[in-house]
Amino acid sequence: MSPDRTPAGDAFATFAISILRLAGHLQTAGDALAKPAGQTSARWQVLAAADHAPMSVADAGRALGMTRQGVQRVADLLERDGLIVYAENPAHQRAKLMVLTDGGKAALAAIRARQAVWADALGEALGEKVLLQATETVIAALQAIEKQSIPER
Amino acid sequence: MSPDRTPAGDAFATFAISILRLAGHLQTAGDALAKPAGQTSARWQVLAAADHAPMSVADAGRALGMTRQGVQRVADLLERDGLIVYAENPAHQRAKLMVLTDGGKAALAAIRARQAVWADALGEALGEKVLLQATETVIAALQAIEKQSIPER
DNA sequence: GCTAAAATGACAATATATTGTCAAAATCAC
DNA sequence: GTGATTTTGACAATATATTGTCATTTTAGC
Repeated sequence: MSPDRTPAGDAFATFAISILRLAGHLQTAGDALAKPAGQTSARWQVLAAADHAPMSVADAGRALGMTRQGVQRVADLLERDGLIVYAENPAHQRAKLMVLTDGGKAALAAIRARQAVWADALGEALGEKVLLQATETVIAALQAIEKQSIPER
Repeated sequence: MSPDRTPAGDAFATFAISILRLAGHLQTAGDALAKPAGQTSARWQVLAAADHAPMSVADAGRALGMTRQGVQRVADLLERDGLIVYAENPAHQRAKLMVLTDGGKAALAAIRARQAVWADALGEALGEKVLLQATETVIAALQAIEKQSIPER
């Protein structure tokens, strides 16, 4: 009946559950931060990726851990709303590059300004040191999971 | 241009991003763990909630941080597949209680057995102590975010 | 160069999630 | 107890995400 986990296994299980819960709240917070600029978390992510460096839809998908098709959908919305344009790619005829327009840059800057206030307050409340320590563990978990494969059965 | 965050704000921002990335992987892992039992993360969550104590759809929604309607959809699938039944609720005529069938219990046990192996391995790899410490920070962040409201503009 | 393989965007179908509305039932205020 | 408010499940509409297929283009192997 009970799953008879080791103490370390228990620790990982509660860690994982708390991560999933926090991620839900962070997603909600991200949407709230992006909303005044008429955006969402997903659109913010794509804007930020394209701002970091012009890239194709497929590139952004890989960088963000989203599917190619999901990014495509969001990018088409961003283009429709005039936040990005698809620019010719000298290195690839088919894969156009997403480039932020002035409007896109303004929207991203507005979101980032709000995010800074929010992150500063939470960083202050939680403390830089423990955040850095926790981030290390989270990243270690990321790497451990990536090299861990779950058997089909 | 740059968001001029404090060091603590930077620490929180990178913490948040790593949390979101890890959550994506955990979601994928959860689906993989549930798949051999013919389930998904969402269905597993609802099964586990109903197993912990018979509860209504709305109760489960609150407990899991899901919308009432989302749980309803999943619960109807679970009922259709014979993993739960809706039992009469003496305290509430309308809100039936979700109760696991033998098949539902078997499916949940199978998932939990696989989850235990997986969690034990990752717990061992990462270390119980750092996991407990990181969990503390994650929970602190949860509480801090819950009491933090993001202004509308 | 030429061929086989992989990547890319377009398109479609399906699955999942969110949001809103409604009537019935429960809870609360008094 | 009575009326107002809230909760609950049902239903629907929309939004978002996933999965699969296809033709075109690029990359890799030789």
